[in-house]
Amino acid sequence: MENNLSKSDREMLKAVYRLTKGARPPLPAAHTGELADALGVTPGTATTAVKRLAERALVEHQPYKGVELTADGRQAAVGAIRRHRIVERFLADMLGYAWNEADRLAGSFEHELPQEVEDRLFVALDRPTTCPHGFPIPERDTADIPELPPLYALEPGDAAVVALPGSTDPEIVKFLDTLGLRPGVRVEVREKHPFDGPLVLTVDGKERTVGEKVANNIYVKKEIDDKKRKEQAV
Amino acid sequence: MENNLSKSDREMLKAVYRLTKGARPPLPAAHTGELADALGVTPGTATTAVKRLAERALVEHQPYKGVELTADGRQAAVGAIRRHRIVERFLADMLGYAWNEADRLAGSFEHELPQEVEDRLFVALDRPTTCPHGFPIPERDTADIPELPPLYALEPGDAAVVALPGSTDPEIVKFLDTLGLRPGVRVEVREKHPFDGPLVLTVDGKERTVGEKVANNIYVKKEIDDKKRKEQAV
DNA sequence: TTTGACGTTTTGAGTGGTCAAAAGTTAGAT
DNA sequence: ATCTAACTTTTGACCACTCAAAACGTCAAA
Repeated sequence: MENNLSKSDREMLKAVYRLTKGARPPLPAAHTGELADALGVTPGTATTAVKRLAERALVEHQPYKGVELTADGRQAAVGAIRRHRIVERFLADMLGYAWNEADRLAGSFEHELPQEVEDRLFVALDRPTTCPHGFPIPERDTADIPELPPLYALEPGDAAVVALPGSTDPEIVKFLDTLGLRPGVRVEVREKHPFDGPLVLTVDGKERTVGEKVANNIYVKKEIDDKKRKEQAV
Repeated sequence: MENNLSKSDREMLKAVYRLTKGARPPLPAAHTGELADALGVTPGTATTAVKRLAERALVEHQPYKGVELTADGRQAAVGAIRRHRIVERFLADMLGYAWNEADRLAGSFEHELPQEVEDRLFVALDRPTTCPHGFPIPERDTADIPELPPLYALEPGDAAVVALPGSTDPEIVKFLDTLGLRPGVRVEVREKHPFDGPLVLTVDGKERTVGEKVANNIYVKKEIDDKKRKEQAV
């Protein structure tokens, strides 16, 4: 119940969330080594942080095996992600930062922001639904974030809106930019070559091709196409 | 030269600044007990904090006598005050907080704000010259803040704009509000009774009387009147 | 089934902040 | 000139976080 989580605790919760929920090959639990890597700390530090959270019943820790979020932990993690994305939005919309700069700066002060101020900021920003990268801002006090599929999961005929992880390599960002693949841009899938072959897309009216590896690192908000919409209506 | 001041260090610098420069009866140095009171910590804590700053050459500490800012310390303190007032302005202008709420909330995250973000915020706020309380926001990288005289220092014929310290008692604020004495309001001094007697003012077209004690806790930005303007022009 | 290699946890130490209480200093009252 | 009250500083303890390195578990290859 106590909301007095430290900066380190919150970062740890976010990392556990990313590694357990967000990762591609669905893993059961995050290992302390991965968490240490993700947070840029030594393994020992990660272990003690995990123990702190386990005492608070925010994670479940099977020593030598891995770490999982409890229901409370997931809610706290999602709250931290919401906070982060709102602050990113503030940096982008009110201070004019580029979407790929916002991520870096948000981390430095999001943790000290009173909840009250987060709430007002959200309203002042006109209740945004996504961060500048295109990922959804979760509702308040929920424990889940709608997960976006990778672009490569789409099939010919599908249409979707692009999202890019904040961690994306600047070189890759530059490359994607030349293809017009920026957060918020709408794409349509034309063809998908077999055997992990490339994807052919329409981006802003122009035809583009992207490889499997890249397409698996671009996430998208899929549009519900007409057939499926009909099915849902039934 | 190092800018790595902790939250406690910055708060201490601000407190020393307020107690040495801002206080009414001009004191030579701040005592650790006053500093402890001002910051809500124990005397021992204040002493150790002062020692930390003395090692960094930001204050001069005469044990058992008092504390003074060095030139570097004054600059750091003024920088911290600038930061605080910009954040207050953000809370008031962008998030709609009342001027007397902004002070409380600013303290919680101003310390973690990257300088870069402070700078952008300042620009996004349209380079404000005062905080919501009416006190001036100092220029960047200066060591001094234009000090405002207390209302009681004015003489009949003077006109000025009101400023109220963030620490003002809510009861007093309420009382002042009924008199129309809010930050930013223009007042003209009509009469000043002798022997520390009350001051008669015009506030928003209406005549008001305030006692010496209250008038010494309202600060004002004095308007330069016509006679003096002429003198300055010569 | 023993042995490593690798990953994980524990230990010991350091930093920075805090408090309570003991020890020390100052300065005014007698 | 001494005593005493008030204040200041020091001491010792504790908390939260971190790292380096030692100790420990796990699992798969030989």
